Amino acid sequence: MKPLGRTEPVFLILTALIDEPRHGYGIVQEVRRITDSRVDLRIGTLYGALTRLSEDGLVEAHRDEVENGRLRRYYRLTDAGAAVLAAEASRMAADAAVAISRLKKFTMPTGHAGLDTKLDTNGGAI
Amino acid sequence: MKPLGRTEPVFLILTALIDEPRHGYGIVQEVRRITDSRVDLRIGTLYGALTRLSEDGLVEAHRDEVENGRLRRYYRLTDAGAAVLAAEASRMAADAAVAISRLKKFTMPTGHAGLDTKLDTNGGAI
DNA sequence: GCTCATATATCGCGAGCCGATATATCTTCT
DNA sequence: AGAAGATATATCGGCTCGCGATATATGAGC
Repeated sequence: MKPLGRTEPVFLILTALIDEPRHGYGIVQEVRRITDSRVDLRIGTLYGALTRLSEDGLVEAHRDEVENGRLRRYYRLTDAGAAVLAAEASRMAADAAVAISRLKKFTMPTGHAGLDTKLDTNGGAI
Repeated sequence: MKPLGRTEPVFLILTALIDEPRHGYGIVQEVRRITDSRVDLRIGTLYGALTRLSEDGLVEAHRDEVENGRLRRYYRLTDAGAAVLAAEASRMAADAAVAISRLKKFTMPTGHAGLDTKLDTNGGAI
């Protein structure tokens, strides 16, 4: 199983495809939604990533639709893609947990007031 | 505040420096320890990252020691570095939480047994 | 008619990870 | 004594990848 590039855009593209197949622009919108408008996926990033993910078998072209003259190419997450994403999510959660735990332990007591507002472990879970 | 490259190596370097100043090789060892030997930081990655992080003011050269003819250059995390790391950790935790939540909701029920073993939210928190 | 949202796709620059390489000391095993 | 491995620093070049720029086309709203 190829380890995946470890970058946020790719991670969020796979995450957006968990529940159902989506077309390119639909992925952009879903990523914006699940990140609470924090991440605006760049169009150049998206299609480059989709090409690579398809080659690696993590996503696959599902179907093409033509709606009012506009082409819609749907992509779906493969089982391999879901497995890689799960491993990646686990890794990220572990890394974040270590950093947050250490920050609380060593940085907070010495007077970095206000920093704790950023330590929101739960995030915008959907 | 510069957003930071969003890559795991840089994130772990900053994390390793939270508790106390460390020299290059000490960072490699600490990263190996806090990731439970999962991440073996590459030497080329390390020094390139330290140069960039110094230029951005997220870490700074603390002191140079000579121990048995071997030079040790210590780096420490700056307040700016701690702030950036906290923001980054928060972002990662949020992303991971969304992915894990969605994977549980949509992927697990349809028969991807065994996948849940990877969904360890707590990770190796230290 | 103009602008904005929707929808796809490609090219090139810059940033960054990492393998390879170079150099030097100390300890451990044969 | 010699080899190997851990400790310790640093640089260079290739490859990957994010993203800004660019191109193209339809429908809605002003």
